Amino acid sequence: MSAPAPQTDAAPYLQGLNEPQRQAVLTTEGPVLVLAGAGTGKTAALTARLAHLLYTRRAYPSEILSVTFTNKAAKEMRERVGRLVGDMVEGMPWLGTFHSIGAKMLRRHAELVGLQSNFTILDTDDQLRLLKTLIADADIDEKRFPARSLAGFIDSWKNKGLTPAQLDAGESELYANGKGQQLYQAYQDRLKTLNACDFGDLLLHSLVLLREHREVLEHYQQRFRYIMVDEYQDTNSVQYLWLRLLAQERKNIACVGDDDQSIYSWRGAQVENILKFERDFPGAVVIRLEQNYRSTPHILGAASGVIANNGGRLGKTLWTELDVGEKVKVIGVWDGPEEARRVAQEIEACQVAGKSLDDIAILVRAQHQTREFEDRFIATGLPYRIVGGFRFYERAEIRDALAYLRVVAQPADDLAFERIVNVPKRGLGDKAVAKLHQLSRALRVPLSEAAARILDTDEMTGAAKKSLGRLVADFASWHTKAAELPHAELARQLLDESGYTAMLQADRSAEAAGRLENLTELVRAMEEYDSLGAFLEHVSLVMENDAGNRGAQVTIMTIHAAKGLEFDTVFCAGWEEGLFPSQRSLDEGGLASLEEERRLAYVAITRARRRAIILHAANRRIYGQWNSSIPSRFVGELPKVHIDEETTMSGGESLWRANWTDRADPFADVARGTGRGPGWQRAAGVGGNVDVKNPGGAFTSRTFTREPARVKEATRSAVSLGNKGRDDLTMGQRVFHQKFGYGEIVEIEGNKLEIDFEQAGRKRVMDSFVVAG
DNA sequence: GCACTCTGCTTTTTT
DNA sequence: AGCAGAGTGC
Repeated sequence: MSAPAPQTDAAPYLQGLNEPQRQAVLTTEGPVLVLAGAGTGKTAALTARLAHLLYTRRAYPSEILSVTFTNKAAKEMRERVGRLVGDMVEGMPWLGTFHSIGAKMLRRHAELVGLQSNFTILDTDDQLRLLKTLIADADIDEKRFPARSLAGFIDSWKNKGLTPAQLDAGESELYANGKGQQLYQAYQDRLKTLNACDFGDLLLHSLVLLREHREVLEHYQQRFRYIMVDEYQDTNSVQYLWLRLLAQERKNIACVGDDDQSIYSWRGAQVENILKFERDFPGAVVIRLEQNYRSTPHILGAASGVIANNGGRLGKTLWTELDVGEKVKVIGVWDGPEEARRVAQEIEACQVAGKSLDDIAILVRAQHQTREFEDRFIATGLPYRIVGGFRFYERAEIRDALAYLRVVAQPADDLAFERIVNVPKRGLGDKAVAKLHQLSRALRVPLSEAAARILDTDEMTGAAKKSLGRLVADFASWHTKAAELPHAELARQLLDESGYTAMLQADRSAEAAGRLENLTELVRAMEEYDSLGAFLEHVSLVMENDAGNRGAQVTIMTIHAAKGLEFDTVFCAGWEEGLFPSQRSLDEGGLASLEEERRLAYVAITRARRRAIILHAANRRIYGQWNSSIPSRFVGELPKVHIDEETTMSGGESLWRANWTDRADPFADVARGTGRGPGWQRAAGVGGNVDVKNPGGAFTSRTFTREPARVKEATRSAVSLGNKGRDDLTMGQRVFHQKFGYGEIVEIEGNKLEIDFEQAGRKRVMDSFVVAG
């Protein structure tokens, strides 16, 4: 790098920054909190700040800790800083996600937390398999207390920074009548013998490491002259505690966040961390970025109108100098497929107008919504990419190949060994594996070693023994080769010698060819990494789908995945009650969740630069069943001056928004109920003469009168409405069921019935399966 | 030990 | 509607 410019004012990285942004860059010493609204050039300020620290030689690249929330953000920051300071960015080992930085720290000090530095990072799949065995060992009914929920609890404990010993009875009570703590402890013990970590451990162990080893803490406190944190509103407790420890000495910490974009509280994120900042770091300089460079006034106005319905905001006033632009379009359609058709049609119009598909995104609340668009786009040949869907590294063949490599890299990785011991089929089924487990436990050695030892005994015989002998010999050979061969070459040979390639070649099914290609792609990807260990780390932490992007494509993704991104044109699909806001979220988290959903709506709209199009459908198929729904309350919260409404179902004026206007208690309708019949008609029934398209397809003109009670009833979620309960059944009624015979209805819950059968006893059945008896 | 069938469950969001 | 896991038969 050349000599620093004497005049920082003229520095290239300050060009084009506004006054608050400059302040954020130049206030290097002491704690700084940057409240940055959507599209206010937060990343520009952050990268310029980083460049400034380097350029003015306040710190070496290795002395700056710069944490982001997602891999995408880390990558972008690295690229942008690279553009400003050149190769210097290469020397920034501490720029990354919380998890990757945690992993890096842990590998250096693994022994201090009871691990070896080549520990494995487990994915959710491994984690669940492990938990299942522990649950079975503890004689707990996995049906009643699913491994998934235990995994969820453990994750939340780790997010709170709680070790098993720190867990109080209340937390422990959450799972299997208080067995939570015991299982959490057993799980952690097991992970240590496996020399493995889960995602939460990367953070929790890092925190424990700093807490319990003064010399390590001091080392890092000295090292990190400057700390920068992106998306601060999404940090959870462990991350917060970890940062606070590290920053305590020098106090040069700059956090950038936006309380209105906090959308990860379900993962333990605490917006309150923003509020705590000034308390923890007295004298912190607070800088507000409020000039929006991204969106037109209409888009900004629409988003602001929605978010204004949230309470307890820090409050920012976004403004823009951009031209007014188009109003936000709100389109009501009949059903899901029509929504997809309509979006495709609009996109084609964009193409005709000469816009690139890369500038267009479709944002959805839940992953399953992507399907509808995918179907449509395949049919019309519109190029698209789905972000976050099936990930490359989650495909079975990739996971198998990785499991082989994991065992080679880390023989104690029992989970990996178990995964591939009989893939391809080697005649080593449950019985053989059970024997290995038994020996492994008795000798306290990993499965791979137990396998080697069992060959000296008569425990196994015949074909199984021979087959296992072959596998053990193979692993020994691969282990030797690992030291000699480039790891990509090792992988190539391993896949051949293990018979994995042959297995796929013999497979005549349609997918087999694709799987072989995926493996080739995997091996190719390995070449980009320095070592097998580095590659495996990348796979565990980054897990991105980097399958080649050929040509321009429309992006389809969840709103969560879209945070931090921007597009010229954004379609916000599925704005219906029950779907968005998500009924499940509301049921679980009440008002706090509703506000988080609203922040999601805000994030969605503010992704758009020029055009935002919001859609809602009157009918949608969920779990294969048709459900009717009403527009999201968020549609009603869009200020009218900023939107143009259109519906393919009736004339002009929105029929639905009236439902949301005069509601005093925004939460009144959250409770579930047993909605009956298509809610659409009633939702439309706010008075006046409207056209309603019946399921039959014909338009009929019907007259409605305003009737508050019925409107209220109609404002239930799509999900509960769709369960069109039968109204010919009553409590105590005698009914007949094909399988269970005659019985009496003892409970009715929507379309579910509880029936006391004469022969079969009490059963819960769907109402569609009974007839009046 | 393996392949096939059936059941019951799922769907929020991600490192 | 689709899928995983359990259950059944060879």
